[in-house]
Amino acid sequence: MSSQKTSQGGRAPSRRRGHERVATLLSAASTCFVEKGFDATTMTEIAARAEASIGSLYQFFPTKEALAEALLSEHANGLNERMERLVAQTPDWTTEELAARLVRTFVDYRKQHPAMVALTEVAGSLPSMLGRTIRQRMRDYLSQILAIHAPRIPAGELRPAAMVVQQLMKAAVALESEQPATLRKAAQSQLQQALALYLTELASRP
Amino acid sequence: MSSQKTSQGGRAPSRRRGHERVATLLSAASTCFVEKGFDATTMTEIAARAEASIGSLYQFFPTKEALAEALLSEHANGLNERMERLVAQTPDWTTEELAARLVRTFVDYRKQHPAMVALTEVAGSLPSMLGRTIRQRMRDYLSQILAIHAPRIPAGELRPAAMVVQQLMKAAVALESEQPATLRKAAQSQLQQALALYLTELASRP
DNA sequence: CTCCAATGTGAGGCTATCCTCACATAGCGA
DNA sequence: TCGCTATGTGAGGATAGCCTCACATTGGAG
Repeated sequence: MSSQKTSQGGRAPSRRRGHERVATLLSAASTCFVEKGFDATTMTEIAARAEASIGSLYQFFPTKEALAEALLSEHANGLNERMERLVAQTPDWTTEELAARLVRTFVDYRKQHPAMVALTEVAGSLPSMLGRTIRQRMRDYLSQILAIHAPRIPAGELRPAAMVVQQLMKAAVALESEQPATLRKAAQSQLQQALALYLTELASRP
Repeated sequence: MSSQKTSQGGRAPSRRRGHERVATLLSAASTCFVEKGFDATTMTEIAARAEASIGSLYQFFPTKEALAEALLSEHANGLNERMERLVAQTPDWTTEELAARLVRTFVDYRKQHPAMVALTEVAGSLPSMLGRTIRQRMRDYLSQILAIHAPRIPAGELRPAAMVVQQLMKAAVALESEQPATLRKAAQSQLQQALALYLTELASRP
């Protein structure tokens, strides 16, 4: 969990100690957001979990929103990286493989960064446009993938199709929190199949 | 917007005036939840919008959660009604018609009851089990529909399939807030097609 | 008309949370 | 070693929101 720029607002850390603290704070915030949701977690709680004082927290993150944005931008970078790899490999894959890779990419990423779900929900009401930017970029990547895998699709239908695939990915992630595991696996497998069917249909358009 | 039982907690209205007030309060709450989300709207705000005093509000709804539950159970009843009609008519429809009806039912319902989206998000953290119950019932209805429309599907795959269809409906509803309208319509049309493809595949299983 | 339960009212108590500030400590560079 | 900036600290001011309470008003039943 690297720290990078805390960007606007909070004083950015310059010494080694500061970077460590920022990382610890972000990690603590992430855990809290997962456990109780963004609105329900308090700054005091985050500081306590990071074993820092409330003042120290405010030194780097002047508001709770700043924390959310920092975490969100980290996650966005991570996901974008994976999407670029996905785009690069798309030409080598069959439709079934592509569907499997898409689902796995999103589901795995959510497993490794559970806070992203909670944060994505809040992204809309965030002061910055980070939420829009992230969704937009994701749609761009999916459009690229579709353009590669289904070259015959008309340009006008590319974005709607990308939006649908995006929603299907969101659905796959949502299924991740179902119990019991057997049912969840079965449902995710079905969803992947539905995606594959849709992709196949897209690839064979007049 | 009928009032029914305010169930536990708040004293139930008995006179005509009381019922009217409860209805007004619920309507006001609904509007506020849509505009600012559940967490962000305050009891004072709701009372003000209903042109009632804060004390009057608390007389019928002792907590904000009670309001959410009352609204949620109203919406659940409404949706259940539509689902029963859907189940009854399923035998008469082709796969394409079924897909169209499913999508339309959910999208229309959300248009007429915009608060349900905001409330569904909170349902999970509600003290009662209303959230679970609603999702569960919805899955039951979808299972029934699938069992009717695709009788050859093995019993074990019925619930996973219902979960997938449920997620696709959620996706259709989510697309409803996309802009511009042209793009939204196109995406929803694509999603409907994806659903139809999936249903077709379900109906023709070994 | 009278009575009383239902309903209406809003000031204010209470708590929780955000965030500031004045001061303490640490540790890098000279 | 010394000085200076980055970092650390937590009490407390300020605000906001939930909810109570003691009292006022209303309107149906007898």
